[in-house]
Parts: sequence; C-alpha cells; structure tokens
Amino acid sequence: MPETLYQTLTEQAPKRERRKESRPGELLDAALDLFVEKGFSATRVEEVAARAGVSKGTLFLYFQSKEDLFKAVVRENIANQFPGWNEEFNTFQGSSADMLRYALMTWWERIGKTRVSGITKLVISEAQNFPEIAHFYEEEVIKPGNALIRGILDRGVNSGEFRALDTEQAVHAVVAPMIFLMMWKHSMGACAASANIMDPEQFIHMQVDLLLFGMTQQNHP
Amino acid sequence: MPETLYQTLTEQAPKRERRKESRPGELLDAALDLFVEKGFSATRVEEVAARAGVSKGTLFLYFQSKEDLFKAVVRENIANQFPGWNEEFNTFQGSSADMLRYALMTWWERIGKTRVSGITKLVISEAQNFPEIAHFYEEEVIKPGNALIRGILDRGVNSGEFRALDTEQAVHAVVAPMIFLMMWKHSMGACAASANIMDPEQFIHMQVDLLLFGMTQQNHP
DNA sequence: TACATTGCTAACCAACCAGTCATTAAGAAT
DNA sequence: ATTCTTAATGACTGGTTGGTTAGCAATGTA
Repeated sequence: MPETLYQTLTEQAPKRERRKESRPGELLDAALDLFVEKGFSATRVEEVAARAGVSKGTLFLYFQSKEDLFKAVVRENIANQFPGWNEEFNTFQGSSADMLRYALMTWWERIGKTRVSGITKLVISEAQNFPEIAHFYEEEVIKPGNALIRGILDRGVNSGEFRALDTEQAVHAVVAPMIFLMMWKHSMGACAASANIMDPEQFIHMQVDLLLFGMTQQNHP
Repeated sequence: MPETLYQTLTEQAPKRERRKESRPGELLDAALDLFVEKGFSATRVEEVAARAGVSKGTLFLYFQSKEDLFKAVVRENIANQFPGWNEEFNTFQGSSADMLRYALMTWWERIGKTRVSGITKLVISEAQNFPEIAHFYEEEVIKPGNALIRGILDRGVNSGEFRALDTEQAVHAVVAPMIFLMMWKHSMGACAASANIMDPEQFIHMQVDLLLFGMTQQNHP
C-alpha cells in the first residue's frame, strides 16, 4: 500500500500491465541495445528486463535462458534478412566490380552503420567463452554471408572481369576488412581518442579500390 | 599438522618458498596464458596465481590490481619490442613491395602465430568495458605499430613504386586483415568447426597479392 | 639457538548474478 | 460483484569474485 501510494504520487506509476503479445519484441529490442553496448557476458538479464519495463522473472517467462534470448536477437535482426538479400543479388544488373562495390556499400548502410553490427563484434569477441553461440552464429550468419560474397566473385571470374582467383579464399579477403570495421567501430572506435582517425565510408571505398586495382601504378576505369 | 602430513605423503609438497625475483616473471607468464585463453574479464586472478604456484594474496603483492597485471603483460610482450623492429626496418634493403611482404610475414611469425596475438584480440574485444585498457593499448601498441607500416608505404610512394596513395588511410587497409586474422584465430578459428577453412599463411599471401596488384586481369611481376 | 626480517598464505569481506518459485493481481468471464 | 485464469513479480538460492589483512614461516644474522 505505501508503495502504491508513493508510486501514484510520484511521476511514473509503473502499473503492472498484462501485454503478452508485445513483451517479446520489447525484450528483444532492449536486449539488442544492451548486448551491443556491453557484450554478452557483461550484460545483466535484470537490466534487459528493466529497460523493457518488466521484472527479471518476466524475461524468463518468454526466453528459457540468457543464451536463448541472444539467439532470438540474432534471428530477429540478421538471420531473417538473408532470403531477401539473396533475391536482390540474384537479379543484379551490371558489372561484377559494380556489384562488389554495391554489396559492400549496401552492407554498410544496412548493417555496418546500425547497432546490429555490434552483434557480430560481440560474437567474435566472446566465441571462446561461449562455443554454443559461436557454432550457432557460424551456421546462421557466417556461412550464408560468405556464400553471398562468393557468388559475386564467381560471377566476376566466370565473366572474365576478374582474374582466375581462388574465390573460396578471396571471400576472406573481401569480408575481413568489413569485419574489422565492425570490430573497430564497437571497440577502439568508441573510445573518443581514436574515433575520428578512421572514416568508414572512406575506408570501404579505398578497400574496394585496392581489391580491384591494387597499389601499383595503373589507370583506374 | 595433518595437512602437512597429507601433503608430504601425497605427490606434491607445495612448499612455501621465498623467491622474490622470479615471481613477477612467472605471474606474467601465467597471466598471458589465461588472458589469451579466456579474455580479461573472464580470467580470475586466483587462477593466474594458482598457475604461477602462488596464492592470490601474493599476486597482489607484486601487482596493484588485475588491470595493472594486464598492462605489465602488454609491456613485457609487445610494447618492449618496438625499438628493435624500428631499427630493423630502418635498415631494410630491397623493394618496397618486398618490404611489405616481409613485414607481414615476419609479423605473422613473431606475433600472429604466437599466443601474443591473443592480447590484441582481447583488447579489441573488451575495449568497450575497460576504456582505460583501450587507451593504454592505443598509446603503447597501436600508434607505434601504425607508424611502422606507414613508413613502408611512404617509402614505396616516394620511390615511385606505389601510386600516390593516401598512406594514412592505406595503413588501415594493410593492418585490417592482420587484425582480422588475430581475431579469427582466437575466436571462431578456435572452434573446431571452421578451424580448417582458413590457412593464415595463404591468407596473408593472397592479401599481399591483392593489395599490390588487385583482382583485375594483369601480369604479376 | 635465539632473533629479526619479510615473502607468503588462508580466511575474510562486500558485492555481484543467472535462474527459480511461491505469491500477487490484471483482466476476462460469469 | 464474484470467480477464475494466468501474466507478472521480487525475494531467494547457490554460486561467483577482486581485493584486504592478520598472522605464519622461510631465510639470514648473531
């Protein structure tokens, strides 16, 4: 009773509401924020619950465990996107060089730029301590992602635009700088000191140029 | 008394020894192992002490805090190496392309391959949660390291071997794949599933080729 | 052997956290 | 208004950890 009175008199009355449908979404959104900000291990489920406006007990009503909550965040924000992306790239018109450029810039707009990129950073950072999460992420994100990039490289090699690369290996050379970018943005990049020394768009642009034309002297189309 | 008896009868008698000189080194070695294996946050100082054969209290006798211990590990294994490396590169004979190749392969032999690479992975992984460590690492490792690479690129541009790159930006393009390699090795690479899909030497080789000559059709020297 | 120095340890503290469960109350049905 | 279902709660459990300190014991000295 005194609590209820206090709550009623002060600003917020955190009324106990029953909203079964919207809880999972709100919890996932809060979880994404906190996982990206603090990582998996350092994120406290109680804080996720608090940000979503519910108690810790409620969170465990909708997700079996912290790990289960994380997997749901990954599915919601990344894994579910692949069908759409595959469709988009299967119908791309233009040169393979343009396609590679488009793919990396688009990736930056839709993932790299957003808070979602923090998930990739998190997984790579904590894979050692949470092998189950690492395995899950590899199956649901890394393999489909690599397949998508490899498709572009194969297209270029087959059309004669690119030299006869080992595309399975070359995929790593394309993906590595993008992963680096995510890691940097969510680690050293977040520390004021070195925030401005690296501009992501400029970095991607140079990366594509170097991949396509190298550092030796020549004319660029 | 019963404890002493028990310990004497069983294999190891964990004798209490006084060896002030060798403790710090042994603690640093144990700390490097565990920091690389588990990261900063997940490493328990008591486990570090146990691996070095002392109690937790003894560790705090030689290092003010866990963070202080970590900084000492970084200085011991990385920061102290820069003077020697600078000397080596200031006296390099040969083309700048060879120099870049040599630098990256040497880096792999001396750092990437060894457990020390785990330190870089750790710092990038946990920089968010430990800003003080991030700042320390940037000053003592990242800045000197980038300066070293930039020296090579400037040399190539000045001699006319490379086109007129923005070397400050190009440094990132060179370093990013190496950092990616360390991250991968100590995260997803450690999970059996994808351990074999990426060969580091092959990766570096391809990376250098792509940087120097790009993906478009042309003859390589 | 007696004594002094000090490296070392074990016990301790305060704080922290994932996950559980008995209890409470919101909202629909009667 | 009364009853009933179940969404929501928060105290609790069993466990963890960085860091402190009083006192013990290994070594040197006389």
